[in-house]
Amino acid sequence: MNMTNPEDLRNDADNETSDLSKARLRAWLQVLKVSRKIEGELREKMRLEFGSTLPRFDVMAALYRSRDGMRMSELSSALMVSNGNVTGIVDRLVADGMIVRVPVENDRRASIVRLTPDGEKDFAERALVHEGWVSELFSDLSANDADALIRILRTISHHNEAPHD
Amino acid sequence: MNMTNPEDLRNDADNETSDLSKARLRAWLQVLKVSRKIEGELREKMRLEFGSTLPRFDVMAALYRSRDGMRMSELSSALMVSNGNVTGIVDRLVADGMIVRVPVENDRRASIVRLTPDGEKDFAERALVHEGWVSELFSDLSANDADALIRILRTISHHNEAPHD
DNA sequence: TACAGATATTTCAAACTCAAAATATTTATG
DNA sequence: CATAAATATTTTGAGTTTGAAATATCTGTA
Repeated sequence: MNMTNPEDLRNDADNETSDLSKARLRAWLQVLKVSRKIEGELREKMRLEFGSTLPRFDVMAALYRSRDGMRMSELSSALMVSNGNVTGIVDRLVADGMIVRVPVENDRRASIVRLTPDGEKDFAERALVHEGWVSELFSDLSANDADALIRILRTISHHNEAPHD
Repeated sequence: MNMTNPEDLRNDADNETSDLSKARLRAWLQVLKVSRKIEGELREKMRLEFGSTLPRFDVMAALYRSRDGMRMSELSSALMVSNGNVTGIVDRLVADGMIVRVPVENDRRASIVRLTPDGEKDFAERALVHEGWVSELFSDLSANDADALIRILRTISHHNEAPHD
């Protein structure tokens, strides 16, 4: 545990917790609240406007950024979900013709997943609409606050960092 | 859509999106990333240390704050999840002896859910440990940044506000 | 080459989640 | 009072999610 803050250094053999600890807990609960609220709004819009879901969109977004495709394990670590989870979502996207599985040369355990032309076209359109939704949901967020928010959240996500950001 | 920011007022008959819009999208993706990461960490700790889950903890936390109990509909709106979802979690917590359903006087449609003495005891212990986990995961977050984070996130969650915060 | 361990993915069971439909009950209106 | 509308909750079906086990394949070492 990082003990750089004076609040954390006092004697606490009892169960009392510090003000700082409580402030951090409040901050986490607020992150959770915003995250759930925005996710809920986006999920509903995806369903009504696109007849699709958030997990499908997330997978396609990752593949759109990596035009050469990604392995299943790359996908699951990029999205921070389990391997088994990605399998199911990919299965359904393949059935929908949005993506394809391509065997990997020299490694028959792995396969690479990539967008089909249809998938690319669909995603490109939807990504613009999606960005508009987010911008509207965040319309009270100024450029300065957006930067501050990103900076603060990065300090958190860099703590106990997995390989890279 | 809130059109108070100059960036949003320019002509954009084409699909180009503003820098501010992109900054907000980045901010949202960072919120999502931190939220997933912290949730994953907490879920694992809950499982290993408590043999329990995050949704169960959330329900018990809500009930701990409302000692007189809550209706199912109050629970689902407090946790921002669907009614049907709460039913399943409550069923399992009842089976575990952590909570009970109490009929509501004069309204046989509704029932009130409240912690049992065992549930209260269990939650009280776990809440302290949980706060410690969060504080450690957020240990790079200063008091100032915690306050800034809460303030910024509140401006977002107040946008298109449901009844209260 | 044989084979132990590592790696990539899928399968599996249980839990979570949603939205819509179904059920039960209460309230309001004629 | 009758009953339509509203409310509270559960049920249902599909999809998502996890963690563990199973499967298939690859790699390094003897």
